[in-house]
Amino acid sequence: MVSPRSWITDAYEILENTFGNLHWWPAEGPLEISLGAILTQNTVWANAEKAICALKRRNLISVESLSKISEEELSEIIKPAGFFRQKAKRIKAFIDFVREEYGGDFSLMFNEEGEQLRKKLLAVYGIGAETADSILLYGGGKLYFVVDAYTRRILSRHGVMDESASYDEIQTFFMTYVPKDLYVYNQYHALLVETGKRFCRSAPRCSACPLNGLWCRDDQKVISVDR
DNA sequence: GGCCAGGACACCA
DNA sequence: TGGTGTCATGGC
Repeated sequence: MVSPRSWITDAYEILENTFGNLHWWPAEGPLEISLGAILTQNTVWANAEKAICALKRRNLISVESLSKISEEELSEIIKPAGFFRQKAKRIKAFIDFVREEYGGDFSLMFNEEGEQLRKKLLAVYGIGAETADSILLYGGGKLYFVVDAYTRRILSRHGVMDESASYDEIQTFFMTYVPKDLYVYNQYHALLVETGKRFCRSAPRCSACPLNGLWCRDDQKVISVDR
Protein backbone atom coordinates (compact mmCIF):
# COMPACT_ATOMS: atom_id res chain seq x y z
CA MET A 1 0.00 0.00 0.00
CA VAL A 2 1.47 3.32 -1.04
CA SER A 3 0.37 6.97 -1.15
CA PRO A 4 -0.88 8.41 -4.48
CA ARG A 5 2.35 10.38 -4.86
CA SER A 6 4.45 7.26 -4.36
CA TRP A 7 2.20 5.29 -6.68
CA ILE A 8 2.89 7.76 -9.50
CA THR A 9 6.65 7.56 -8.97
CA ASP A 10 6.82 3.81 -8.39
CA ALA A 11 4.53 2.95 -11.29
CA TYR A 12 6.68 4.99 -13.68
CA GLU A 13 9.84 3.25 -12.54
CA ILE A 14 8.30 -0.22 -12.83
CA LEU A 15 6.87 0.46 -16.29
CA GLU A 16 10.04 2.02 -17.64
CA ASN A 17 12.03 -0.95 -16.38
CA THR A 18 9.51 -3.24 -18.08
CA PHE A 19 9.12 -1.52 -21.46
CA GLY A 20 12.15 0.78 -21.76
CA ASN A 21 12.05 3.96 -23.84
CA LEU A 22 9.04 3.72 -26.14
CA HIS A 23 9.90 6.70 -28.41
CA TRP A 24 6.42 8.13 -28.80
CA TRP A 25 4.40 9.56 -30.61
CA PRO A 26 4.46 7.11 -33.54
CA ALA A 27 4.18 9.79 -36.25
CA GLU A 28 6.33 12.50 -37.82
CA GLY A 29 5.82 16.23 -37.73
CA PRO A 30 3.11 18.34 -36.09
CA LEU A 31 0.52 17.87 -38.85
CA GLU A 32 0.89 14.10 -38.99
CA ILE A 33 0.75 13.98 -35.20
CA SER A 34 -2.40 16.10 -35.16
CA LEU A 35 -4.05 13.97 -37.84
CA GLY A 36 -3.10 10.85 -35.89
CA ALA A 37 -4.64 12.31 -32.75
CA ILE A 38 -7.96 12.78 -34.55
CA LEU A 39 -7.84 9.51 -36.49
CA THR A 40 -7.13 7.40 -33.39
CA GLN A 41 -10.19 8.69 -31.50
CA ASN A 42 -11.85 5.59 -30.06
CA THR A 43 -9.83 3.53 -32.52
CA VAL A 44 -6.80 1.25 -32.26
CA TRP A 45 -3.63 2.88 -33.54
CA ALA A 46 -3.12 0.22 -36.24
CA ASN A 47 -6.31 1.37 -37.98
CA ALA A 48 -5.48 5.06 -37.60
CA GLU A 49 -2.07 4.29 -39.11
CA LYS A 50 -3.67 2.71 -42.17
CA ALA A 51 -5.55 5.95 -42.77
CA ILE A 52 -2.34 7.98 -42.34
CA CYS A 53 -0.52 5.73 -44.83
CA ALA A 54 -3.37 6.19 -47.31
CA LEU A 55 -3.03 9.98 -46.92
CA LYS A 56 0.75 9.74 -47.40
CA ARG A 57 0.37 7.69 -50.57
CA ARG A 58 -1.69 10.52 -52.01
CA ASN A 59 0.70 13.24 -50.76
CA LEU A 60 -2.04 14.63 -48.55
CA ILE A 61 -0.01 15.33 -45.41
CA SER A 62 0.02 19.08 -45.94
CA VAL A 63 -2.28 21.91 -44.91
CA GLU A 64 -2.46 23.03 -48.52
CA SER A 65 -3.59 19.69 -49.98
CA LEU A 66 -5.95 18.90 -47.12
CA SER A 67 -7.64 22.24 -47.54
CA LYS A 68 -8.24 21.55 -51.23
CA ILE A 69 -9.61 18.01 -51.01
CA SER A 70 -13.35 17.61 -50.54
CA GLU A 71 -14.71 16.24 -47.27
CA GLU A 72 -16.33 13.35 -49.15
CA GLU A 73 -13.10 12.36 -50.88
CA LEU A 74 -11.16 12.65 -47.64
CA SER A 75 -13.64 10.42 -45.85
CA GLU A 76 -13.19 7.68 -48.44
CA ILE A 77 -9.40 7.78 -48.00
CA ILE A 78 -9.46 7.57 -44.19
CA LYS A 79 -12.09 4.81 -44.09
CA PRO A 80 -9.88 2.21 -42.32
CA ALA A 81 -9.80 4.43 -39.21
CA GLY A 82 -13.56 4.06 -38.70
CA PHE A 83 -16.04 6.90 -37.99
CA PHE A 84 -14.69 8.20 -41.30
CA ARG A 85 -17.41 10.77 -42.03
CA GLN A 86 -17.04 12.35 -38.61
CA LYS A 87 -13.26 12.26 -38.73
CA ALA A 88 -13.13 13.82 -42.20
CA LYS A 89 -15.29 16.66 -40.90
CA ARG A 90 -13.02 17.04 -37.87
CA ILE A 91 -9.82 17.06 -39.94
CA LYS A 92 -11.32 19.72 -42.21
CA ALA A 93 -12.30 21.81 -39.19
CA PHE A 94 -8.78 21.52 -37.77
CA ILE A 95 -7.13 22.43 -41.08
CA ASP A 96 -9.44 25.45 -41.44
CA PHE A 97 -8.45 26.51 -37.93
CA VAL A 98 -4.70 26.27 -38.60
CA ARG A 99 -5.09 28.20 -41.84
CA GLU A 100 -7.31 30.92 -40.52
CA GLU A 101 -5.47 31.48 -37.22
CA TYR A 102 -1.86 30.84 -38.21
CA GLY A 103 -1.75 30.86 -42.01
CA GLY A 104 -1.11 27.11 -41.93
CA ASP A 105 2.13 27.58 -39.98
CA PHE A 106 2.44 25.11 -37.08
CA SER A 107 5.50 26.79 -35.59
CA LEU A 108 3.43 29.95 -35.32
CA MET A 109 0.63 27.98 -33.68
CA PHE A 110 2.90 26.36 -31.12
CA ASN A 111 4.55 29.67 -30.44
CA GLU A 112 1.33 30.68 -28.73
CA GLU A 113 1.02 30.49 -24.95
CA GLY A 114 -0.11 27.01 -23.84
CA GLU A 115 -3.37 27.71 -22.04
CA GLN A 116 -4.52 30.11 -24.72
CA LEU A 117 -3.78 27.61 -27.49
CA ARG A 118 -5.45 24.80 -25.56
CA LYS A 119 -8.65 26.85 -25.25
CA LYS A 120 -8.60 27.58 -28.97
CA LEU A 121 -8.05 23.92 -29.84
CA LEU A 122 -10.91 22.85 -27.58
CA ALA A 123 -13.18 25.24 -29.47
CA VAL A 124 -12.43 23.48 -32.78
CA TYR A 125 -15.09 20.96 -33.81
CA GLY A 126 -14.02 17.41 -32.99
CA ILE A 127 -11.13 18.32 -30.69
CA GLY A 128 -11.75 17.40 -27.10
CA ALA A 129 -9.38 17.37 -24.13
CA GLU A 130 -7.40 14.24 -25.02
CA THR A 131 -6.94 15.19 -28.68
CA ALA A 132 -5.93 18.74 -27.75
CA ASP A 133 -3.41 17.57 -25.17
CA SER A 134 -1.93 15.00 -27.58
CA ILE A 135 -1.42 17.76 -30.15
CA LEU A 136 0.06 20.09 -27.52
CA LEU A 137 2.42 17.53 -25.98
CA TYR A 138 3.51 15.42 -28.92
CA GLY A 139 3.15 17.99 -31.67
CA GLY A 140 4.11 21.17 -29.86
CA GLY A 141 6.32 19.99 -27.01
CA LYS A 142 4.12 21.64 -24.42
CA LEU A 143 3.71 20.26 -20.90
CA TYR A 144 0.19 18.81 -20.91
CA PHE A 145 -0.33 15.30 -19.57
CA VAL A 146 -2.47 13.17 -21.90
CA VAL A 147 -5.22 11.16 -20.23
CA ASP A 148 -6.85 8.36 -22.19
CA ALA A 149 -9.11 5.36 -21.62
CA TYR A 150 -6.14 3.19 -20.59
CA THR A 151 -4.94 5.74 -18.06
CA ARG A 152 -8.39 5.89 -16.49
CA ARG A 153 -8.75 2.10 -16.44
CA ILE A 154 -5.32 1.51 -14.91
CA LEU A 155 -5.82 4.11 -12.16
CA SER A 156 -9.23 2.70 -11.35
CA ARG A 157 -8.09 -0.94 -11.29
CA HIS A 158 -5.16 -0.15 -9.02
CA GLY A 159 -7.23 1.79 -6.54
CA VAL A 160 -5.67 5.17 -7.27
CA MET A 161 -8.68 7.07 -8.57
CA ASP A 162 -12.33 6.36 -9.00
CA GLU A 163 -13.59 5.23 -12.41
CA SER A 164 -15.87 8.25 -12.47
CA ALA A 165 -13.02 10.78 -12.07
CA SER A 166 -13.14 13.50 -14.71
CA TYR A 167 -10.48 14.13 -17.35
CA ASP A 168 -9.37 17.30 -15.57
CA GLU A 169 -9.12 15.57 -12.19
CA ILE A 170 -6.93 12.80 -13.58
CA GLN A 171 -4.78 15.25 -15.52
CA THR A 172 -4.33 17.48 -12.47
CA PHE A 173 -3.32 14.44 -10.44
CA PHE A 174 -0.54 13.57 -12.89
CA MET A 175 0.53 17.16 -13.46
CA THR A 176 0.86 17.65 -9.72
CA TYR A 177 3.06 14.64 -9.02
CA VAL A 178 4.91 13.91 -12.27
CA PRO A 179 8.15 15.91 -12.78
CA LYS A 180 7.59 18.76 -15.24
CA ASP A 181 9.74 17.26 -17.94
CA LEU A 182 8.79 16.70 -21.58
CA TYR A 183 10.48 13.33 -21.83
CA VAL A 184 8.71 12.06 -18.71
CA TYR A 185 5.27 13.34 -19.82
CA ASN A 186 5.78 11.77 -23.24
CA GLN A 187 7.11 8.51 -21.91
CA TYR A 188 4.65 8.11 -19.02
CA HIS A 189 1.61 8.33 -21.27
CA ALA A 190 3.23 5.91 -23.72
CA LEU A 191 3.98 3.48 -20.88
CA LEU A 192 0.37 3.61 -19.66
CA VAL A 193 -0.96 2.93 -23.16
CA GLU A 194 1.44 0.00 -23.58
CA THR A 195 0.38 -1.39 -20.20
CA GLY A 196 -3.28 -0.93 -21.07
CA LYS A 197 -2.95 -2.63 -24.46
CA ARG A 198 -1.11 -5.62 -23.04
CA PHE A 199 -2.67 -6.16 -19.66
CA CYS A 200 -5.73 -4.04 -19.05
CA ARG A 201 -8.09 -4.81 -21.93
CA SER A 202 -9.84 -7.69 -20.26
CA ALA A 203 -9.86 -8.82 -16.67
CA PRO A 204 -7.89 -12.12 -16.96
CA ARG A 205 -4.87 -10.46 -18.52
CA CYS A 206 -4.66 -8.14 -15.54
CA SER A 207 -3.08 -10.91 -13.47
CA ALA A 208 0.17 -10.41 -15.40
CA CYS A 209 0.19 -6.61 -15.11
CA PRO A 210 3.59 -5.36 -13.87
CA LEU A 211 1.77 -2.89 -11.64
CA ASN A 212 0.08 -5.63 -9.63
CA GLY A 213 1.16 -5.40 -6.03
CA LEU A 214 1.38 -1.64 -6.28
CA TRP A 215 -1.86 -0.59 -4.64
CA CYS A 216 -2.87 2.80 -3.44
CA ARG A 217 -3.95 3.05 0.19
CA ASP A 218 -7.74 2.98 0.32
CA ASP A 219 -7.90 5.86 2.75
CA GLN A 220 -5.72 7.96 0.46
CA LYS A 221 -7.57 7.34 -2.79
CA VAL A 222 -7.39 10.55 -4.78
CA ILE A 223 -10.62 12.51 -4.81
CA SER A 224 -9.24 15.88 -5.83
CA VAL A 225 -5.87 17.56 -6.11
CA ASP A 226 -5.11 21.26 -5.94
CA ARG A 227 -2.66 22.25 -8.63
C1' DG B 1 -20.57 -13.67 -35.06
C1' DG B 2 -19.87 -10.71 -31.11
C1' DC B 3 -17.01 -7.61 -28.72
C1' DC B 4 -14.12 -3.74 -28.38
C1' DA B 5 -10.83 -0.08 -29.71
C1' DG B 6 -5.42 5.64 -27.57
C1' DG B 7 -13.23 10.25 -28.20
C1' DA B 8 -16.30 13.77 -29.13
C1' DC B 9 -20.72 15.62 -29.80
C1' DA B 10 -25.81 16.08 -29.81
C1' DC B 11 -29.74 15.58 -27.27
C1' DC B 12 -32.41 15.01 -23.21
C1' DA B 13 -33.91 15.44 -18.39
C1' DT C 1 -24.12 18.43 -14.86
C1' DG C 2 -24.82 13.77 -15.97
C1' DG C 3 -26.49 9.95 -18.67
C1' DT C 4 -27.25 7.91 -23.23
C1' DG C 5 -27.14 7.24 -28.27
C1' DT C 6 -24.37 7.79 -32.39
C1' DC C 7 -20.60 7.40 -35.35
C1' DA C 8 -17.86 2.54 -38.35
C1' DT C 9 -13.85 -0.23 -39.70
C1' DG C 10 -10.91 -4.09 -38.52
C1' DG C 11 -8.67 -7.56 -35.43
C1' DC C 12 -9.27 -11.20 -32.22
